[in-house]
Amino acid sequence: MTSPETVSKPAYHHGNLPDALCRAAVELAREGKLGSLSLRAVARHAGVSAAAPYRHFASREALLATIAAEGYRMRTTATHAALLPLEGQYLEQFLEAGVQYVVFAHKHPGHYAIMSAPEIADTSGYPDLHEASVESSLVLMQSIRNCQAKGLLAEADAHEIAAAAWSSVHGLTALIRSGQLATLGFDLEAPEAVARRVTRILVSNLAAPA
Amino acid sequence: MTSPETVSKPAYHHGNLPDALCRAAVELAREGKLGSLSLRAVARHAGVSAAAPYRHFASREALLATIAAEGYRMRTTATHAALLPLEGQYLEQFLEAGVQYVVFAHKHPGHYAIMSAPEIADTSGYPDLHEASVESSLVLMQSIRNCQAKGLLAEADAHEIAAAAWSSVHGLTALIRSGQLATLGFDLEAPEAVARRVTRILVSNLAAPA
DNA sequence: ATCACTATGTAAGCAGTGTCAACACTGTGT
DNA sequence: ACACAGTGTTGACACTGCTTACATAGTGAT
Repeated sequence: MTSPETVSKPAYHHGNLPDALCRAAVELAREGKLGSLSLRAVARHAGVSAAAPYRHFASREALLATIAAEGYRMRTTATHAALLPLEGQYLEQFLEAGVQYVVFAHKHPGHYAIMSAPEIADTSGYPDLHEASVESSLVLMQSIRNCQAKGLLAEADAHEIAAAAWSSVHGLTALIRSGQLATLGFDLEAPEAVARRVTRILVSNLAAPA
Repeated sequence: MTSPETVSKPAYHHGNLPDALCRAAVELAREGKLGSLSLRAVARHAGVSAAAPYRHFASREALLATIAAEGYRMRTTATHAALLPLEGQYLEQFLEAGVQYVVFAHKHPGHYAIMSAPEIADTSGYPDLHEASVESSLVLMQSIRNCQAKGLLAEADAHEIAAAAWSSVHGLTALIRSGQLATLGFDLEAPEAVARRVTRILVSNLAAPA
């Protein structure tokens, strides 16, 4: 997946086992089997022997870290792409960044599940993951600064606004994915619409009083 | 813990093994060992044999469900208590309900971890847990309705406001607990102050334009 | 004191996982 | 041709967990 969507160049026996393992792990995670996602299970799912993954990943955690980093980069790319056509409309960009946070989890549930795994929360020890994670959060910060520079957002501490916005979309994503938001009557099959409605409430009210 | 904090009435050999198992599990969860929290590990930690828990809990999931339900009830109680001295100050109550959501996770990290476990998200099959979870969310809904009745909150769909508020505090809690919010420069050892600052941003801006 | 019952221990079997060493195959460079 | 590094397989071992059957000990009622 680092290369194009199509199968990467075949190599040696199997043909890019690392990628195949990543895809297998993502699929298992998508099926909600994160708990039983062992290196053995991944190997089985990829059709190779139990010991094969060890040539490429030191542990299950290392595999997950690789996939999580990939997920962060995918989200960063997707968000940038979604913000591009809104050039100059800073408030709309801010809102869209939030929506994309939620949309990503819906489009890539496997990656989202792995990125949310508690073992992965501590990015120390995985510089690649750490960098991808930090870079991913920069989009939001930049968007907030743009809005403030144009007087489109309240002049509160940018970090507090970022925390509020980040918390909102992060929580919204979690509540949608866990199904808990269904108790409020939302259609979880259309998360983008839900995200748009909810973030609009937050953004419109975060807006400066004109 | 369903009974007072002190040890419940001793019974038979051990002296209320179910409670002892719950406390052991909470402690393990608090230490971040949710992943390796097996019934065996809990039994070991409680000082009983590996098979002993089966008399009281059908599975690890059943044990976690019991503890999660307990956690929801604890949070409901704590929130009600925190809102009591604010009788009549509906907007302050709304804010405080959010703060308490975050505070609970800090005061009871073991329960919070178990309540956040993905296996527990689906409450079907555990009516007790389901009821405790639903009841816990009613505090927020009631608070919103109170505010709207007094014109203290925007007249948007109450469910959307609830979703926004719930998402915010849920996400804020997750980001604090996972340490991710530290990248924004917040002191995660003082989560109540963080919660107060962040929720104030959200609440004050959700307020009707007067 | 006895008896039914509940709570717990002990032991054993089965399954899944991580890890390692020995081995075999494949492509590459000389 | 040939050595070699990279890749994957196989088989074995230790460990941990789940589950069940059976044994044992404490409890309360009669």
